[in-house]
Amino acid sequence: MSQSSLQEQREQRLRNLDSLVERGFDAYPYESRATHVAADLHAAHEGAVEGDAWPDERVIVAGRVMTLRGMGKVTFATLQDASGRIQAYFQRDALERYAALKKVDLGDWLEVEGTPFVTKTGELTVQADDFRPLVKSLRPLPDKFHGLTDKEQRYRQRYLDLMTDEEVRRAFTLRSRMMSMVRAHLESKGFLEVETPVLQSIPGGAEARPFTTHHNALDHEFHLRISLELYLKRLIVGGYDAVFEMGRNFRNEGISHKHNPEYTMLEAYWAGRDYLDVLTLVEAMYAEIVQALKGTTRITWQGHELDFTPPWPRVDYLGELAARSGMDVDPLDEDALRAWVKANVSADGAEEPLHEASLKRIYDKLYDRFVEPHLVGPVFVMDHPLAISPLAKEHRSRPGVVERFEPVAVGMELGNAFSELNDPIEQRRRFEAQMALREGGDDEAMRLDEEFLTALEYGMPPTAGLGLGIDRFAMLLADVPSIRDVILFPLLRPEE
RNA sequence: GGGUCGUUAGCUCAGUUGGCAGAGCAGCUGACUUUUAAUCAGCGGGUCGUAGGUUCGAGCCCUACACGACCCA
Repeated sequence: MSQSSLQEQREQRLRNLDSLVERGFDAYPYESRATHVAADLHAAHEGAVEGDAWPDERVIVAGRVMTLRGMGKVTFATLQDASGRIQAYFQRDALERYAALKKVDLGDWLEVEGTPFVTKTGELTVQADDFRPLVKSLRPLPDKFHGLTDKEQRYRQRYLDLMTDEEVRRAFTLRSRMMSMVRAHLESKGFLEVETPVLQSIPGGAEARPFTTHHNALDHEFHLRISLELYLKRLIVGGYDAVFEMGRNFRNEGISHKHNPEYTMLEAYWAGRDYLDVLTLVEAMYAEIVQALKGTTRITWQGHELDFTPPWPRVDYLGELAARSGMDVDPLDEDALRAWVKANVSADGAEEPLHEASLKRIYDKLYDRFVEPHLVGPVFVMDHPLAISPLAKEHRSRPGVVERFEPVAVGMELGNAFSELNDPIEQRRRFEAQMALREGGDDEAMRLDEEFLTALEYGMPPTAGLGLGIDRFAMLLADVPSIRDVILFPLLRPEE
């Protein structure tokens, strides 16, 4: 009988399962008795050479069968567990149920009991004296050499991607370790991890369009949060002096190599400190984590050399904007700025008359065009215009700008931090200005949050705040070009 | 939103000027007592993304749509 289509291969595997059960194997056992994972076994026999054997050392290993080489009276299998791969060797003359190996398929999990030895090609191998299946795989694995290349399938069926591509597993492991280290770093400085609402009536703390949902029992429309900021500041009002949250934000916007509609943000608020204290913290935390995970603070991302050794260079937002755009007017002089934009930007084929847009939009557009994409960094962009910083405190000595910085690398905003605005009267004015923008058609402008203003009126001590993009940090560490490579299940349109 | 490219067997990919749908892996049968993407011999496996159109004839040409990738906004 011949087999080949997916359905036929599946039927063949079901027959093999039946056959294993007939031979006395449990179809779905309840536990594995493995004594070693692959990596530990390799570590325990480091330096072993061809011909070495440990006939008195009994081990049990378990893993997914990735390759199977039957040679008649002997069979080799490669087992893959979470730690790596280990080879198993089966001899007909040493195994009562050798023939059952015929019913083992690629993708099955196998538990193998035996003794370690080193083959004549130098590979540490477990010589089996017993084995049993832990679970049968009913579907064929992706190509054992090429794996999956179709990115869509890799995202939709990430488990197959993880199963067949060690680099993918490595990237997500790196991400997880980084998140642990971020927590450890902040906790060591006295920060308390907290959780705040995802479902919010007024989504605040950022300029973005939210997702909307509905709560039936309350018959009320809620939004998924676009930032963590306003609730964490309420906790500083409540008396905590250092809090952080690492959590999911949801922004109803397009998808790109650096944007996924749901992504993970770290936000931290530190009472009694200002933005320069936070800047030092960011430098130190980045350097510590990069050093710990990469063994150096100088890493390569997609061919770019990035040196995270503190201190990082700092550039002034307006100074950099003027220098890189060739602007010869004071960018804080609105009339002069608009005239310059009209003469130098709106004219050269732009799709809209930028000089007529809101001041906020003008700065954002100019920054996105002349500055951010050209910064390799890491670098701190310092002291943004007040017009684009509705939650930040005005600079103590420079009118028109705020005490704020953004860490930037390879054209990507890695985070955002400022000395937090804690004057409730001024905060109300800023919100009102944002509401005016909303009424002018800017649906990303912030909404006035009366409850947040009430909290501020009770008094928030001087506080510095930080937001750090966790996904982008992971991209840098894993040296991957797309945010989708550090999000296990990136948002995709459902299949028909 | 715009542009370019892609979608063929379970997986990785070919497919010429429009003329019988191909290979490797995986699968099945057999050989093989230290293999390494094992090897060797043989066998089978297709809604060519979907729907239309042109044509004697479409995987290939045309249109629309779906999904994805990359670039741009």
